[in-house]
Amino acid sequence: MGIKERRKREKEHRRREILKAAKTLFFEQGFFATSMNGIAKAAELSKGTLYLYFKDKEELYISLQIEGMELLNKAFNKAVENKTGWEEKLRAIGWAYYQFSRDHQQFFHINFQFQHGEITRSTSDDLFQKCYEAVVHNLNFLSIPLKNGMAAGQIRQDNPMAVAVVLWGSLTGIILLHEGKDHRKFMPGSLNDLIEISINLQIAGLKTA
Amino acid sequence: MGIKERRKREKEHRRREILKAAKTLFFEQGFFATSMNGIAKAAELSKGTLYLYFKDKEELYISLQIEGMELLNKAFNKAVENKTGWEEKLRAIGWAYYQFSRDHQQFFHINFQFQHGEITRSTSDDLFQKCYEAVVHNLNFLSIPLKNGMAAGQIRQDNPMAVAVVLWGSLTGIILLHEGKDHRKFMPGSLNDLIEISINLQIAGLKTA
DNA sequence: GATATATAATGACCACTGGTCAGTTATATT
DNA sequence: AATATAACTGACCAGTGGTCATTATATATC
Repeated sequence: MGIKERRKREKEHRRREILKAAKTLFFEQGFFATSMNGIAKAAELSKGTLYLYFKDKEELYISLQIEGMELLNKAFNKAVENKTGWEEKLRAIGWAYYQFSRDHQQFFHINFQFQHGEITRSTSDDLFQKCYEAVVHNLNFLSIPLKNGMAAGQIRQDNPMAVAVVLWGSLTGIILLHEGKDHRKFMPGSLNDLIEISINLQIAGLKTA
Repeated sequence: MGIKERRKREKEHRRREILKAAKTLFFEQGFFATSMNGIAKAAELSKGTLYLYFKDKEELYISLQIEGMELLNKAFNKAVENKTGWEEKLRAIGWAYYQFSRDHQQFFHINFQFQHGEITRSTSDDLFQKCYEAVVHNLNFLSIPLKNGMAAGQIRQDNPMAVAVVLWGSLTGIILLHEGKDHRKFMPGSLNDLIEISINLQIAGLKTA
């Protein structure tokens, strides 16, 4: 049945178009300042139609999370190319995460809001699962050099995933706190310096703690 | 003029009553789920009156920040009592911060939202300034043992405030990410373990990095 | 081609939001 | 008692996310 397939394709196409319009607005204005009316207008559809393709505003927003995590995954992979040894790899991943937060601030933000559960109150279980796995995939990637370091007896820790979460959370927190409103920025110094201090501290700590 | 003074007292009293009602609702439901109508009803006042005492919803919310930071400051002071040496003090402060985030989750959250600038778009400059100073006060407290460690040549870093911000941001990030919605919590293991790993890593790092 | 069926899209409508302001009420001064 | 000042009210506004009976469009059957 070619017709059914074509219809399915068309439906998928519409879905992507809505998501594209939503992405533009969400990225320009953030989650709360973006309205469903606005998205409908941008997608040249009526508001009701949006709800035929997405359960609600949150689901529309969180659907972008997967794209973001795929981007980050690519960045991670690229970062460890030509890098040897767990320490070099770890440093590269840390800086790649920082770079990701600058180049794709909105995706970085969506991920935080997802992980933090701010915007996940109504998300359906299967979308949640997909997004969850996308994050865990990146955490796993981060835990590989940690495992290597432990296997080599150079890292005195026994739970690579927990350590990965600690590193990830630490950088995330520093970046977030440094994001304060532009003209009265909260934290002193450049974010670059803070990230450098943090990475140095934590890697030095891994070797001796 | 006793009358003017009495009026001033009464006005201050009303202000505090409104803030009390707002605090109850904000703590129960969070910032977004709390409505000005609800606060007005809880304070047994009309909605319009709220706006005679507070510029808007954000200002009402952020006004709670100062109380939170004072609480944290007390907790910090208590934590370092009977503690000697920069390392012991640093550890105590770290755990006190963690404990604060558990005992006063809502205050912890307000502080994050303030520092992050989510809820500060319209806050007046002088309220912002007060809240800002309240945070900096705690960051300064955190930087004291760091200075001591540096003066003693045991910490190989030269910017105590930057390091304080790194430690503060790291714990904040880990705590936030672990807060995900209850029934499908995001991160593995207990938060306690993660905090322990983080504190150990960073203190070990301070000694060698 | 005409008719019936299934699918897709609409936009008026709902209860609600944060915020405003002309008008009312209470208090203080003369 | 009359005036002036300060405090408070709630109907009102433009906007929100979300719903659903209705309408339009494309497909299947005769």
